[in-house]
Amino acid sequence: MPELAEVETVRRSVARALVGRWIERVTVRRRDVVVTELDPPGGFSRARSGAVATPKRVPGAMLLAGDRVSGVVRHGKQLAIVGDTGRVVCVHLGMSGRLLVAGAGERLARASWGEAHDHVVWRMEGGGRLVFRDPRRFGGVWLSPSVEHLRRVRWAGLGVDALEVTGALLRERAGGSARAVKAVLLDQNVLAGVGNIYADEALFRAGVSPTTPARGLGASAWGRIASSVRAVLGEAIEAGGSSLRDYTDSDGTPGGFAQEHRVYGRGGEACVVCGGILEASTLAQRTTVWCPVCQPASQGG
DNA sequence: CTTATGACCTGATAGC
DNA sequence: TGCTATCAGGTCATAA
Repeated sequence: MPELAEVETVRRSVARALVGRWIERVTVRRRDVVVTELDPPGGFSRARSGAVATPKRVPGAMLLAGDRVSGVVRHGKQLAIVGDTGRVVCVHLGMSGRLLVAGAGERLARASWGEAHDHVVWRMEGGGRLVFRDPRRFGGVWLSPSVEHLRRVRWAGLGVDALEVTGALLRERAGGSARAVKAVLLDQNVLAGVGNIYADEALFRAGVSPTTPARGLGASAWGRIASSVRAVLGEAIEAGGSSLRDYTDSDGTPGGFAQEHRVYGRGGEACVVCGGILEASTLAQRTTVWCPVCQPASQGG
């Protein structure tokens, strides 16, 4: 579900529910979605070649059992829950991951497949739970001894958070690249937080074709792209994210931004600005929609 | 080094 | 109703 806007929406609702509260115990129902700093690089299920050691039980304290939650931070699409011992649980939602909160005595929204994909459950003192649910398991949970360690190791390669991006930063980081500008926006090492929806929406607002090679863009086009990224994400956060399929935030509240999409999911329909037919094709392995009139192929800006 | 490609998973939906 | 094919918001490792 999650690009930056959805992850920020989740961050806020998890923080509201958990900051200041004590975690009593933690249950890991699928060990291979949890990666500790002691595991082989990439984790167990993610080590695709060669044999790896049998996963061992993760001590509850590493997952913040016994800690009081002191904060929830985010960079790009990644979230981290910080405990008062300094330990950190980093959650990446992947494609289908969710973090769900239930208050004392409340039940979680039941999925059609039951609880089969509720991989990690945190139980709060005095009742209430936090659940990491991820049927497709592209997401996961990474454990770090500190925020500093997390930023130095796991988050080290990430680019600037998309809410803070500027045209100058994008140009500096990718201005010489031969790749299509959309591939650049999707590259988390350049820009952290933009995914397929908001890449298309931002390029539409900037009036830049997604196929334009990055090195063909001038300073003013980069500036328009950066401000469009910030604007579209800001508006999406205001609306509580984009609800697609069954996405909701941790409280079960659906996001309202999907109806504001101008190009995403609208291939073959009329452009909201010029009335022309929106084009759809595959670019950087992702379905890409744009207006050939409003986003002409060759313009350096 | 940069860029492209297939792999990793399961569920929802559309079409027959 | 049931089957099959296609698609999905994201990274990864590896090949070229």
